Amino acid sequence: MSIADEIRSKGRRMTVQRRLVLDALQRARHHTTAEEIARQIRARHPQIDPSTVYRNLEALEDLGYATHTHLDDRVTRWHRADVQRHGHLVCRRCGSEQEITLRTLEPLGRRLRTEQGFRADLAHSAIVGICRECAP
Amino acid sequence: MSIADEIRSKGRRMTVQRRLVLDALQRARHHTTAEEIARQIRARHPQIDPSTVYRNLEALEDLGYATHTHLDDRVTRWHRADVQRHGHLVCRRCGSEQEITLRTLEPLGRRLRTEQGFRADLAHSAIVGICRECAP
DNA sequence: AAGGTTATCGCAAGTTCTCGCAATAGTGGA
DNA sequence: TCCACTATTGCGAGAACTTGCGATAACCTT
Repeated sequence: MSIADEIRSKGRRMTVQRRLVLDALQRARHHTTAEEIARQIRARHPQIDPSTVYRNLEALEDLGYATHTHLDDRVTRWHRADVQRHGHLVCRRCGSEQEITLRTLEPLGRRLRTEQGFRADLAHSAIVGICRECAP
Repeated sequence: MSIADEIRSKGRRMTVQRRLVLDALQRARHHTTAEEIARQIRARHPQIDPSTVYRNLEALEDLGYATHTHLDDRVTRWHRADVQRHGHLVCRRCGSEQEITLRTLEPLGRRLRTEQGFRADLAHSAIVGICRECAP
């Protein structure tokens, strides 16, 4: 079953706009912003409104094809849902972003689960701090 | 030395506006938003511009009297820097927020430090997931 | 293939910050 | 106490989304 069919089977529709947002997400290697995606799409299709891009990212998250993360700033970062899940370390000083395996985070996940009954989505969260290069 | 003196000794100034923002931060028990603080202050002092509140929160963070956290949404949450430091668990489903001791997070902090050279600020980061009540 | 539903779109207006700038007002020193 | 210096303010404009709404166009059924 194609993605389009999957989407239709959930009562949603596959529009040109949604396809373009999905393609842009596939092309983007790492995290990207809604604004960047809108910029790319509007370069070829200026009639597509930025708000449509924002709404499609939400719809695609709802459908399970995209997820978002908040790095240290207010900007929402998007990426495909099917990429290898990983954690994020964000340096407060230089803004660099580093990925870590979920294995590193697992012990904490287990602990939060048993002690608090909280099912942490550690791939979705970003950990802020100071990276090796910026450490005094 | 009063806070005002501390601020002055760092070459900054204690203005009416800054005092009001500081007071609002002290009054707020938990995390609050810049907008909420601006609303409170402007109820009594409508001539104080919201942008001044935003800038003062940043200045107070710079001075060490405030810190901010990003819970799951785009909104920046502020609180006093001198409250007991703690981690945050945010439920994606119901939006509830739960505090956890830093001790729970310490092992991860140590691991990131030794394995990646990354000094995590775990009190500043929020962990997203599903809380006990919302878990299926 | 045609038609009715209704998800989705484009647009315009609204919200929430952010930034540049000229005017103002805390401060330390005379 | 008065002054010069400059941090800070209010304002207006702009960025980055968000939302309401009428029009459009996917989809399903026939």
